[in-house]
This record gives sequence, C-alpha cells and structure tokens, in this order.
Amino acid sequence: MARYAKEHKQVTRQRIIERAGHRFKQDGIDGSGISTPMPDAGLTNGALYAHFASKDDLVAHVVAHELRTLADRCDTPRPGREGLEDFVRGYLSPEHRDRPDTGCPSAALLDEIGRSADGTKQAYTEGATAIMEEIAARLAPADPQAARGRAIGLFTMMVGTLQLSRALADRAFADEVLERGVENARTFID
Amino acid sequence: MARYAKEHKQVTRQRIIERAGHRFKQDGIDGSGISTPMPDAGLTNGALYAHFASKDDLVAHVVAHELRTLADRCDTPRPGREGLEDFVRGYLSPEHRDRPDTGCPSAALLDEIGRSADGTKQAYTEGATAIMEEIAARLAPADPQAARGRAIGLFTMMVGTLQLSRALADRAFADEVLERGVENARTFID
DNA sequence: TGTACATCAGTGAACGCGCGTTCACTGATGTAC
DNA sequence: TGTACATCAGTGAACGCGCGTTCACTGATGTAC
Repeated sequence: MARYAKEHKQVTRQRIIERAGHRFKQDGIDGSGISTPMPDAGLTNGALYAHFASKDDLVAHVVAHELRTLADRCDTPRPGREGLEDFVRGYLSPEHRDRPDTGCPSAALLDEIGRSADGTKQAYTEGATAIMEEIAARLAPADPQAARGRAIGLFTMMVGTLQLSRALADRAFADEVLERGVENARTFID
Repeated sequence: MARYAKEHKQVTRQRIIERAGHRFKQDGIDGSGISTPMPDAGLTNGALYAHFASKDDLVAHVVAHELRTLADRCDTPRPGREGLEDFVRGYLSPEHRDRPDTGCPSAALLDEIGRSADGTKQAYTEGATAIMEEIAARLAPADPQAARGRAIGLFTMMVGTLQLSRALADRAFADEVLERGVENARTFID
C-alpha cells in the first residue's frame, strides 16, 4: 500500500463511519456484523482495528456522527417555526419511513441505543441535547422553559410515530399514523 | 419423561413465551439467543422446536402475547380519562424505565419489530390496533375520529419518551424527559 | 544520484465462541390383551 | 392382574455458520546517507 497523503486515514475513517451508519440503521446494530459495513467501505474486516478499538467504539462514533447529521437537517433554510414545519413534514413522510438507511438514527435505533455500552449512550446524550436545543430555539425563543418541554414532546412523538409506522404490516394504517403525526405535531408547534 | 396431563404442553409453551418476552425486552431480540430464554423456562434448547417452528415463529407469538398483556394494563380500575391518566403516570415513571423486562414491548423493541419478519409485524399490527382502540374509547367516546388521532399521538409520544429516557446517559436529563412527557400527555388527554 | 531502510494503511487467514437448528434417543405413563 | 407395546414432552450432543478480534505480513512511498 502507498504511503498516503496526511488526510487519507481520516477520509477512510469517515467513510467507515458513514457506511456503518447506513448498515446499522437498515439492519440494526446487533443485526449488522462488521463484515458487512467494512466491505461497503471498500476494506477488509481487519482494517476496522486500525481505526477503532472495538465494534462498541465504532458504534459510539457512528451514533455521534449520525446525530450531528440529523442536527444539520433540523437547520433548515427557512428560519423559526416555518422551517420546523418543513422538517416535520419531511420527517413524517412515507419516503423517510421507507428509507431507514438514510434517515433518522433515533427512529431506527433508539431502543438499541438504550441497551448499548456507556460510550454510545454518552454520544447519544450529547447529540440529543444539541438537537433539543435547536428545536426549542425555533419553537418559542421568548420562553425557553416551555419551549424545552414542547421540543421534547415534539421529538419523542416524531420518533415514536416513525417507528410505529415502520412496524405496522397494514399499509393504510401505517400511512394514517404518519398523517395523524403531522396533525399532532401542530399541537407542539403552534 | 412422564405422560402429562392434557394441558401440560400448553402450560410449558406459555412459560416459554413469557420468559422469552422478558429476555427479548431486556437484551433485544437479536441480542437474546434462544439458549438464554429456554433455560430460563427450565428446558434445554432442543425443546423449543417441539413448540415453535423457528425463532421467528417464537418471536411472533411473544409479540402477540406481550401486546395482549399491555392492552390488559390499559384496562385500568378507574374508567375513562382518569384511568388513562393513571396508566400514563405508571408508564412514564422511572420504575418502568429501569425495568424494561417487565415493561412495554413497544418501548423496548419497536424499532427491532420494524425490521422483523412479516409474521411478527402482523402480530404487532393486530395488538397495536386493539390498544389504540382502547385508548381512543377512553379519550373521547363521542368523537371517534378525533379520539383516534389523539390516541395515536399519545401512544407514539409515550413510546418515544420512554425510549429516549432509557438512551440518555445523564440521569437528570432522563428524569426531565419523563416529567415533560407527563405534562405533554395532558395535551392529548384534555 | 543510488540504494538501503523505515513507515504504515490495509490484507486476509485464523482464533474461540455462541448462534439457530436437527435428530437419535430417553423414560415415565397409558393402553391392549 | 401381569406384561408388552405405543405415546410423546423433553434431552443433549452435534451440525454449519458468521460473529468480533488478532496478527504476521504486504508493498508503495518517503527518508537517510
């Protein structure tokens, strides 16, 4: 192998994190071996350990990265409540439901994260705090206390809604859940 | 082995389903081998296949059973909204958060169920439909359409809230999420 | 300028282990005669 | 009443397989002299 440019290893590391994120969200953390995301990133499994201490260590970095990406998506072009409404509509859409691999990590993995090692929960906690603050700032900048409560309510309802819609075998019911979710989101936004 | 009373096999089967339910909710479906719940039920692994066609088949029966149990808990002593408030307080409590094995299957497993085989999603769909109808009937018996929307909102928010609280490494934040959840639940109940 | 050596990202075979599943067998009881 | 047989819930060793992890090695490049 060549002796690479200084940033080469960081680029590869980032590629592993991104591909693993897709796999984990699609098949679950327990459901994805490391022999799946590593070839996805164009590498053999052994290479994982040149970048991470263990699978748990990879998982923690994936969760941190995924939540940063999600926070970026909250940061919509339109400011304030309008932007938040755009975000909610995209989040509670059939397209998002049907593509977990490119979607929200909380919707895909939240219960598994709750059972994960401390490092992963720590990474999740930091990311979730940032997102909650972003949402709260858009909801009611004048009343931070009330905004925080509503941000938590909106976020938890959105996550639960997407998970429920994904778990239902009845397509019509699954679609209804998303539509009701959009209606219910207004309760928190207005 | 003895030739047992007629109901013996059904009793054993039910015991397997209950112990497996606890294990799955504690360690995840992918996270629990069948070599864990079978000894829990006082049997060796081979015996599983005298009762179920496969692990997937067991999972589907566990999910069906768990949702029936959850529906029974919705059916509180006090009727109507008061009873629902009791249920919500118990659901969004630190005790429930800290004991996933005896708690709500949706909070523990919803994203995994979304990735499960058809039989499991079918079982979940039937159980969830019944619970949603139970909640809606208590919310606004006079206006079934509006009640249904609010029932879905309340349920998804409760599930998301418990999952979030379990995933947070910061105890104070995790407790806050539950408290905010109780406040937000009033939006749906009143 | 030419050559020997150091670097280091990544390879790929191998490790022990637990998974889901199969199957020949056990052994206490009920039934037939 | 006594004995040979059928029943069948459950046993437990074994199967192939993929997991997470380790490690001796590769080979293209940069560096020293």
